[in-house]
Amino acid sequence: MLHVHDLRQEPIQVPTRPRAFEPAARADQTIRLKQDQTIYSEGQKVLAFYQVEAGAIRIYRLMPDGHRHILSFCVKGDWFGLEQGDRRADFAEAVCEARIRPFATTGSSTFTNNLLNIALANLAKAQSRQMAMIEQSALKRVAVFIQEMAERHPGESEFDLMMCRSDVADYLGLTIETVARSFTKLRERRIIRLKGKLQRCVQLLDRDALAALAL
Amino acid sequence: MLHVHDLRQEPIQVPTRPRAFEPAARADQTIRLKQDQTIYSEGQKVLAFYQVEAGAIRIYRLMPDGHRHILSFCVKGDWFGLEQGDRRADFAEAVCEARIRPFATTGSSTFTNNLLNIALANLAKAQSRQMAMIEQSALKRVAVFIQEMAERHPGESEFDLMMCRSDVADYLGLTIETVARSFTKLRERRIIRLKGKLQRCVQLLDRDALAALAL
DNA sequence: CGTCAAATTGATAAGACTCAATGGCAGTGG
DNA sequence: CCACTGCCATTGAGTCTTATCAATTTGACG
Repeated sequence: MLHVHDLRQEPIQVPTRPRAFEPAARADQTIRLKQDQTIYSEGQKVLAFYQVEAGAIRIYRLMPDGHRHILSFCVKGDWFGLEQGDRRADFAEAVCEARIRPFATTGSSTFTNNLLNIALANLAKAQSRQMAMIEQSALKRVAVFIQEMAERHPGESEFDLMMCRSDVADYLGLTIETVARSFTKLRERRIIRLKGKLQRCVQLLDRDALAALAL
Repeated sequence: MLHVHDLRQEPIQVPTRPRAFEPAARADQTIRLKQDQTIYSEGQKVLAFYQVEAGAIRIYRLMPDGHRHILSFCVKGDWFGLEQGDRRADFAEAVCEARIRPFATTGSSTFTNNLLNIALANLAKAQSRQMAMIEQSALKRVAVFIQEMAERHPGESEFDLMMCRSDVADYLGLTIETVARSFTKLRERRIIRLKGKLQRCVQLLDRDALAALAL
């Protein structure tokens, strides 16, 4: 089965004329971010959209009751900040130290065409996540999540999640405890191994078993 | 623990793969659809995208285990069928008798800007749904769903859902039984009243209480 | 050593799923 | 006209998963 997630790992293809970004993409315009630094907040005016160069970004919303829900994690190559309307509907923060490159929202029509592709890619991603969220099983959600993250490190059997359990929980719609328990189950089944003082480094031991869990 | 995610009494219209017509060159001409008629299927080439003129359309995907998940319901004024790539990633079917208008995807560049807006609108909708799906409570999901449907009939306190419980269940990631129980709770609390032989007509009795449930 | 933060583990209860049965309505055929 | 059947929605009983509340572990740092 083809996974729509596939389009996330590669820098989202902007098939026609990548040069169109040239005007906004001057060298040295890269922005460096510290951990938890805010890029924009809900309600702010939309000034630009961004591509991640390094690190990870979390896009989230706050619900009326104060609950935080993370809509997506963006890593190297991912685009974010392209919104409908001229006001931010969500927050963007650095998960860890990160670098991003801003692009102006105004542009030529060929530019608009590229924006369309980015928007469609984001839409596809959102729909895929919708599918994953529907899955009731916590273990399955976590399995899907790990796969999703693993796809961003092709060829490597070991990678750093970068985000804390709380981030994962808010992303998957679970509690911290349930996330931890799911990780433990995967470890007990020898599907993954966790490393590092905060257990955020994942080593894949049995990709097939993981894929089977994720369905 | 074996999670053989059951093929939930796979609803009705499975084996039916009615002829998908080729909208082809004859764009901008209204198409009339019968109930459950297929507009396009997964894997087909993208020939057009559509705007709903009347009735309702369900957009869904089939998971490897045969489980159906409905990504969205589209009613009058909604756009659908705008995808990334040139192949369909999902299915589109008429929920009931419906009318849609096709548009060629090879539009001029003046069109592109509008396409972007449509894509962004769909993206925003998908993200909103992601938020709603995270909500654990079945009652809350159903409340959000009814609100969502009510918003499409502004000024009216009564409207027809058009889709069956099975559709609602696949949309909300619940079982038919849980959907029915939630409807019953809303009825018992005098928040809605259900009408019609199939109880698919909703009358809003207490909008505030509904909004409170939906958070 | 004490403190802190993050993650893990444990016990309990609430909520949703599963299986099973019921009721209402429409169409069909004797 | 009435029994029969199928479809859809609803309800009931039992089981299982996860949220909740609480306690414990681990490593880092002063």
